[in-house]
Amino acid sequence: MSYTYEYSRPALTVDCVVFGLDQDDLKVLLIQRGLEPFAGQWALPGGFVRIDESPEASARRELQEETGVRDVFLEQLYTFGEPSRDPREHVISIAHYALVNLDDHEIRAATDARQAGWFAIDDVPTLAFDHGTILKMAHDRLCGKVRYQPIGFELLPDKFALRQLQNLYEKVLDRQIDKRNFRKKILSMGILQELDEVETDVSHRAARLYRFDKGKYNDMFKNGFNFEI
Amino acid sequence: MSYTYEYSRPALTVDCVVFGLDQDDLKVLLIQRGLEPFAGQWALPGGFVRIDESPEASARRELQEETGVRDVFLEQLYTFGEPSRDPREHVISIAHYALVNLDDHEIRAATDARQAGWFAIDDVPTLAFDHGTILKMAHDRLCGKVRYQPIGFELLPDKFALRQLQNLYEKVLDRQIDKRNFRKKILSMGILQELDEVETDVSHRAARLYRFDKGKYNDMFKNGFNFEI
DNA sequence: TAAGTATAGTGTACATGCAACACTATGTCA
DNA sequence: TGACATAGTGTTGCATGTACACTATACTTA
Repeated sequence: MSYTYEYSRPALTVDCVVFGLDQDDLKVLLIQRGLEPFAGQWALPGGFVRIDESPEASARRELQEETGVRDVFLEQLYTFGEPSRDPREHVISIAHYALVNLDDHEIRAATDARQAGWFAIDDVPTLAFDHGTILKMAHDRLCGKVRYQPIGFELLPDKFALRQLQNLYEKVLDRQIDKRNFRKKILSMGILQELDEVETDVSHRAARLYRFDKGKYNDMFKNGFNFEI
Repeated sequence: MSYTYEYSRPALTVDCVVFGLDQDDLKVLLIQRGLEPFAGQWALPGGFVRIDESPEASARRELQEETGVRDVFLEQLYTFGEPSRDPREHVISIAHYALVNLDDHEIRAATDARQAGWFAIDDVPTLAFDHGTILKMAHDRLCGKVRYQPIGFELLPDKFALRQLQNLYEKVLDRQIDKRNFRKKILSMGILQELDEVETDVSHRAARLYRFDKGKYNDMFKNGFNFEI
C-alpha cells in the first residue's frame, strides 16, 4: 500500500514530555531508541500521527504503546518543524507534555523491548534529535503554569499531605518556600478538601491528608483568581 | 510531478491571526476565500507548508503573499488537527499570531484578487473552517501575554504618546484603566525612552512622545520582573 | 516509661504594591 | 481672550506578600 500526493508533504509526529514526582526529584520519562537514527540514545516517547487521528489522540496512543502510561493530564506544548531537526527528511513534531503521579502509573518498556525509564530533570542524558530543546521548553512551561493553574495536583496521589504539595512546588520551581506562608496561601484559596485521615506508616507525627476539590476550583475559575505561590 | 509515501500523511498548513490597532478598535486581518470549500467566506490568511520550510517561515511567506504584510512580530500559537476540521481531508494547521501597527503596514489583496480587510475584533463575520476557534484562542493569548511581556509595543508606531499606549491596553484587555496609575506603573518600569518631541497636528495640548527602549528591557528581563498592568 | 527525635502545625509585624480618587497646565480654535 | 479638549500630576487606604521561631504530637528506643 502506498499514498501519492501532488505536492511533497513533511512527515508529522508527536512527542511527549512526561513529568513525574517522587520524594526526591522532578523526573521525566525517556525511552531508549531501538532504530536509527540515534539508535541506542535516549529520547522522548513519540511517533507518527496517523491519518484521521487528532494530535492529542496520537500523543496518548504513542505514550501508551511505548511506556504503558495512560489516562493522564496531557496538553499540547509547541510544534517543532525546523527542516534540519531530523536527518532523514523534514519531520514536523507536535510536542506535548503530560503530568503523572509515580504511584499510580507503573511504566513498562514497549513491546519492541526498548527501555523506558525515569530521569531526574537535572540529570538527563544527551537526547536524540532536538528533544533537549523540547524538554527545556516543557520544563519552562510547567514552571509557568503551576503558578496560575492548579495542574500540579496531577503529579500527586489523590490524597496528600500539605508537605507533599509544598515539596512539589519546591521541586518544580526549584526554590525553597516558607512553610507557614505556603499553608496560609494554599488553604486560603479554598480549593483543598480537608479529610478525616492522616498519614500512616510514618515514624513521627502523622500529617493530615487533603484532596484537591475540583468543584470549588471550577467555581472560582469563572471569576478568575491568583494562584501565584 | 507527484510524491509517494508508504503511509498516508495529513496535509499541513499554517494560519495567521494578525492583530492591528487603530484609534477605535483592536482589529484582525481577514481574507475572503476564492476557492472551495467555503468560497466567498472570510478566513484567516494561511496556506500549505512547503517541504524544507519551517512553520514560521511558511507563515511569514503566506502572510506576505496573501496580504502584503511582512517583517512583523509573529509567534506560534497552537496546532489544530481535529480530523473533521477540513471537509476535504485531514488537514493539520499550525496557527500563528502576529502584531502589526496599522500605519506602517498597508495591506493589499493577494494577486489572485481575493479581498483582504481589517475587522474590529468584536465585529468579525462567521469564519471558514475552525478559524473562529483559532481567532478566539489568539485573542486570549494576546490578553494574557501583554500582561507579562511588552509585546504590545508592536501594535504602536515607533514613537507614541502614553495615551496611545494606555488605549492599547484598554482595547486589548477590554477594560478601563486609571490614567495616573497607568502612567506611574509604566514609567516606573523604566522601559520607555522619553523623547524631546511632542505630537503634531492635534487641536489641543500636544502629548510628549516616547519610544520603547529594547536595550533596557533586555537588561531587566534577565532578572525577571512584573509587567502586570 | 521516660527521654529523644522527627515532623506537624501555628501567628505576627513589616514592607510592598495596587486601587481609588480630582485638580491644574497647556495648547488650539472661534 | 475665553472656551475647549486633552496632558499631566500625588496621596491615602487597603490588600497582599514576606520574614521569621516556637509548641504539639506521634513514634522510637534505652
